[in-house]
Amino acid sequence: MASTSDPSLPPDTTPPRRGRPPAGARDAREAAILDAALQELIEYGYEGVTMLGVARRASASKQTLYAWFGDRDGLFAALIARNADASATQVSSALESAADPGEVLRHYARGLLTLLTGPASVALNRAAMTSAPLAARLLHEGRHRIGPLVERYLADLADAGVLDVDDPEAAFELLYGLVVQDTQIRVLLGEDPPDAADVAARADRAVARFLRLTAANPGR
Amino acid sequence: MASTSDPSLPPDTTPPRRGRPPAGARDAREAAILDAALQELIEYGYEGVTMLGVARRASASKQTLYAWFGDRDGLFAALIARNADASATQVSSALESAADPGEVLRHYARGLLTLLTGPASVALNRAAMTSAPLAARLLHEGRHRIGPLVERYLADLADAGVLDVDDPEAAFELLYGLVVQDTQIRVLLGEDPPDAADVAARADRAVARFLRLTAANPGR
DNA sequence: TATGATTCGTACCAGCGAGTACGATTTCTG
DNA sequence: CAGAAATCGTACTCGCTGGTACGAATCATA
Repeated sequence: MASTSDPSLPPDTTPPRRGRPPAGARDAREAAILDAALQELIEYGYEGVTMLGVARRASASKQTLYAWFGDRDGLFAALIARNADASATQVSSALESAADPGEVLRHYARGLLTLLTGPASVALNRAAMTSAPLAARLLHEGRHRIGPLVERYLADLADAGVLDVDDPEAAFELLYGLVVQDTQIRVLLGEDPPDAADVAARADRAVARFLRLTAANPGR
Repeated sequence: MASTSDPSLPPDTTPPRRGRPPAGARDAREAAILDAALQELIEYGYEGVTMLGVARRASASKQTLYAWFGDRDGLFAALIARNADASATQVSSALESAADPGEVLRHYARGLLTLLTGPASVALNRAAMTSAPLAARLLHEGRHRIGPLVERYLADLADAGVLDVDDPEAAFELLYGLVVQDTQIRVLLGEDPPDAADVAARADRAVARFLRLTAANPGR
C-alpha cells in the first residue's frame, strides 16, 4: 500500500529522471502512478486530488498523466478498475476453499470487513459518493461483480441441503447486513476502523447469526 | 421539502426584494436559505454548491449568507443541525408509541429506511464523505444522538423481559444491520431508492429476524 | 553514431468560486 | 419625519486547478 520512499532513508539526492525511460518499464510506471493517485486520494479526498499533486508524487509529468489516462476521470477509472480486480480475486479465493462452510463464511466475512474498512476502499467509496460516473463504475466493477460470486456459493450450499435459502440475492444481502451492520458507513464518516480482533469477533458473530437464520435444520 | 416556487405558476414578476426586511421575518428567511442550500446540495453535490447559487435560489445576497452563517462550512453546519433535529424528533415520536413492541419496531424500521434513502439524508451523507468536519458533525448530531434513543428502548424491552439483550448498543447495531443491509450504501452510490412497499417489506422482515434472534423465549 | 521516440519540468492560459466592498433601496426606531 | 439598520445586486480581487505548449534530457533503433 505504501507508495513513497521511506522517510527514514537518507534524502533522495538522485536528480529527477529525465528522457525516454528504459523499455518495458511502462507497466511498473503505470502502477506507480496509480499508487500515487490512491495515496493522494486517501490523504486529500476526491476533490483534493490534483493532477499536479499526483504527478509530483509519482515523479511523473502532468503530460504523461494526460497522455496515459486521458483526463482526470480516466485516472480515477483506472484506479477503480485496478482495485476492483484485486478485491474480486481476493473474494474468489476465499470462497474457493473446500473447508467447512461455516469456516469459509467466517473467512469471507473477515475479509469483507477488512476490505470495506481499509483505506483504499474507504477513499474510493468516498470519492464515488461525489461523482456519479465514478459511483457507477464502482458499483459495476465492485459490488455487482462480487455479489454474484457469493450468491452462487450460497446457492450451492442450498442445493447441498446445508442452507434453507430460496433467494440467493436476499441471502447475500442478509449476510452483508449481519456482517457489516453500520461499520462501513461509520468508517466512511471518519470513525476509526475496527482492529483485527474486532473484525474477527464481528465476523464470527455475524456468521453464527446467519446460520441460525438460514441453516436447514429439518430435525428441530 | 420543496423550496422554490411552483414552475406551473405564472412567472414571478415581483421585482427582487430590496432594503431592510420587515421585522420578525428572520427565522423564515433563514429556513428559506437552508431550503435553498439543501436543494442545491441535492442537485449538484457538495462541491457543486456555490454560495452564489444558494443566494440566487433563495433570492438572498451572498453577503447575507456570509453575515448569517460565517462561511461556506457554517452554512452546511446549520443545514446538518436542522436536519438532525428533524430526524431526532421523528425517531423519538416513533419510539414513544405505547403499541406492541413488534409494531413499534416495524414502524421505526420503516422510518429509518425511508429516512436514510431520502434525498436529504443521501445528499448530506454524500457531502459528509468529502469533508471531515462535516462528517464529524453528522455523526455527532445524527447517529450518536439517535442511536441511544433506540438503545434505551431496547434496554427497556429487555428489562421488561420481552427481549434477551445484554448489550443494547450491540442490539441496536444488529437491528440496524438487519434493516439497512446494503441499501443505504447502494443508494449513496446512485442506485434508485426502494419504494414504499419495498421499504415496508424489508423493515418487517428485518424486525421478524431481529425478534427471532433476540426474543426472550423461555418456553421453547 | 545519428535519428527519432518518450518523458520530465516549467511556463502558460482560461475558468471558476470564495470572500469582500459598495451603492441603492426599503424598513425600523426615536 | 429623519437617521440608522438591514438587505439586495453588482463588481471586484485572489488563489487554485484542469489542460496545453515547449525545450531539455535520455533511451531505443537502425
